[in-house]
Amino acid sequence: MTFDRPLPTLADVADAAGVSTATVSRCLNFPDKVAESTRKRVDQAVKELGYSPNFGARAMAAKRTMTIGAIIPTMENAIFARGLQAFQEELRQHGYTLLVASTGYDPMTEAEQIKSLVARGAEGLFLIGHERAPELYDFLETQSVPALVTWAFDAARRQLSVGFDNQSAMAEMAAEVLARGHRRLAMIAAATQGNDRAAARLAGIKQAMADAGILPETLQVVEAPYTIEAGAQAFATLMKAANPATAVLCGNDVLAVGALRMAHEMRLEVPTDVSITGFDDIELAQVATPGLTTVHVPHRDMGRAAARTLIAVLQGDTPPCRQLELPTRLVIRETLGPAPTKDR
Amino acid sequence: MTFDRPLPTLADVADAAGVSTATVSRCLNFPDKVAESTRKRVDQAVKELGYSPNFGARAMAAKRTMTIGAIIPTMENAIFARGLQAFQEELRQHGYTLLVASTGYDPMTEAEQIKSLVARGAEGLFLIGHERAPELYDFLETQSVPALVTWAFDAARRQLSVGFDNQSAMAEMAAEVLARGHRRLAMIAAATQGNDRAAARLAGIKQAMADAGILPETLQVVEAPYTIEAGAQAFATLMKAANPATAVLCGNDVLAVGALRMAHEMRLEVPTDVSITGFDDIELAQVATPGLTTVHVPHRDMGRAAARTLIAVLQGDTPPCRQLELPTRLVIRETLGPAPTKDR
DNA sequence: GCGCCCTATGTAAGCGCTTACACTTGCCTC
DNA sequence: GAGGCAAGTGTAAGCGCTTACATAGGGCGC
Repeated sequence: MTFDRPLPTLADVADAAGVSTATVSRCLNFPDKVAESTRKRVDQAVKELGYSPNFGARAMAAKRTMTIGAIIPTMENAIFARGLQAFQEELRQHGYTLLVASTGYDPMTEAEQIKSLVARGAEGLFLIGHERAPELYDFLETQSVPALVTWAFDAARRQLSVGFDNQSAMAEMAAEVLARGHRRLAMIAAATQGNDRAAARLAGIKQAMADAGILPETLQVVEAPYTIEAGAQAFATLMKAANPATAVLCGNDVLAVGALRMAHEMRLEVPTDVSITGFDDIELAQVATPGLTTVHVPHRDMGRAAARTLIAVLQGDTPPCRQLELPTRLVIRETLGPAPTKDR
Repeated sequence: MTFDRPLPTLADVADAAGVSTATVSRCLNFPDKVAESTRKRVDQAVKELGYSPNFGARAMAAKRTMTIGAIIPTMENAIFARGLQAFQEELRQHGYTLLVASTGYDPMTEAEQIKSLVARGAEGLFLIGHERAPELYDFLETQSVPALVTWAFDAARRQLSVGFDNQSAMAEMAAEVLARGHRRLAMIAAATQGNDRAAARLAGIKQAMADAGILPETLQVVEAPYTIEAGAQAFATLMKAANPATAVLCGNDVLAVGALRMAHEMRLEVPTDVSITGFDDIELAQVATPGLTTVHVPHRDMGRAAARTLIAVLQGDTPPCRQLELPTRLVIRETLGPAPTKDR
């Protein structure tokens, strides 16, 4: 097809413009350090040759890539999208570029992606949750690549972090559910293995139950991947139990929407027959019918703050703080109601 | 914090292992070309130093990056996620890495991202839709980076492409709507400016109307960004018209779900009072209540086929075909019904 | 026992860029 | 008119890697 003629290089441009490579380089990076007339000739040559600088070479020579990497579990749903978008916008304003990779919730893949992004010159990393092999943190340390953990908060960790407390957020929701008279609770959780957010949310419910004097062991838990379909199946399973729960708390909105759909299919009225809650407050939650009661997470704020913190660290400034905890808040919509009277 | 001691390089590893850099390089790239004993020593040194090869340097020396770039309008909704996921999985199996960038539907940003990905060594590009400045195609040609266009199909273009015919898909949907007696149609479209898919879908409706002997000019069109909220607002606007449409065809499922929500808020029964249709058949469509009638797009197949085609081109094989058109199909769920009798 | 070939390794030349440093002008100051 | 300075440009040394080519042993056939 197209011939593999070599791409134009800085040197080609320099020749064409009749200047040295240094001058061309300066034209590209510090235009005001070059005389107007020279700059014009160079720009002209660049255009004619269709020159585009080679990023790898540039990074190698300048030892800067202006690149940040983000590694998220999945792009298939909107959970991480909003926060990431905000993160990216903020980075961009500071001249940084974002590289995104996804792991499919698989720790091995995550490890690979981390190495890959670092090798690609990511100067900092945006990660979801704390839980990962210590070797990975060591690796990042030896490479001196700062990593910032989001979507979680744990003052006990020394990691740079901008997030929220999954456990207390979920505990708050559970308390609200309990306050409405529910006594038999169930949870549809993401796989808690290797996912500290999911584990923390589960712990939050148990904590609230204990605080209310209910045996945490009575919580029925089903683990499901983060898809609508899986949420639906999990809900069906829960409802088939001998003594089904009157309130089903879901690990996130995607699962909750699946549960909601299945309730509809099973001709269960929500919240009359059963209450359902979510977590995240993504757009989906507002759109569901009936409107989904959920935990609002300030995704945009989180993304923006994460970017600012990371940039501050990279520039050697002391960041405003190494660990920032953002507040979540309950959003009570229609899927949460009082426990059915017969169950009170 | 961490000291900025320089990262270990190939040479450091070579010193530590008491071999030459060439040997270390071979160890990393062609392990079987190296004696077992040497390999062990090198692996050891690699581990001890926490060495990780510099991607830029490697790319520059080897002139291969094994990287493909994808540029999509947005990550904020699931529209592109599924196809992209499939694309990535397929790439991965062939040893390629995917770099993703998003444009926010802005042509300028897209141009930047294209250049940025090429500069980063993308050997091929995955693009959405045909419409973009010819200079960009020229640029890619001079850089000899093959670009593959998806989410659209137009045999008249010479671009490498794996997609579907937006116009006839939407025409088919419109015909289905018309067959149910609807005569006053409306469309909620994405901004058609710079978005050939949106424009083609609009054209499809008009074509179907013309074919049915209805003046295409009677189609009421509102353009809206691709968000649920915007879809809701657009729907409200349409319903406030003097003689509102009995069927509202939406440019995609996200808009349709917004319309559906607004219908609910306005106490309009769907499909009794008004029919609503979407496009894409993302998970959201199945979950909406009532179930959304939409056009199913084979996203996964598209992503996978796109990857295979692009890889074939990169390897110099003739691809199975330069242009592959995938079939779409109508999915009739509950939001499409007969026109209200008084309107027949 | 000589020559040949094969395998394992080393040597060194780039890949395309940035940047410290050196150099040349032209202008200003005294 | 000499000295100093600033602005614009060139020279050349890397950055960390791959790889063509050179080299050194060892095993084998005859």
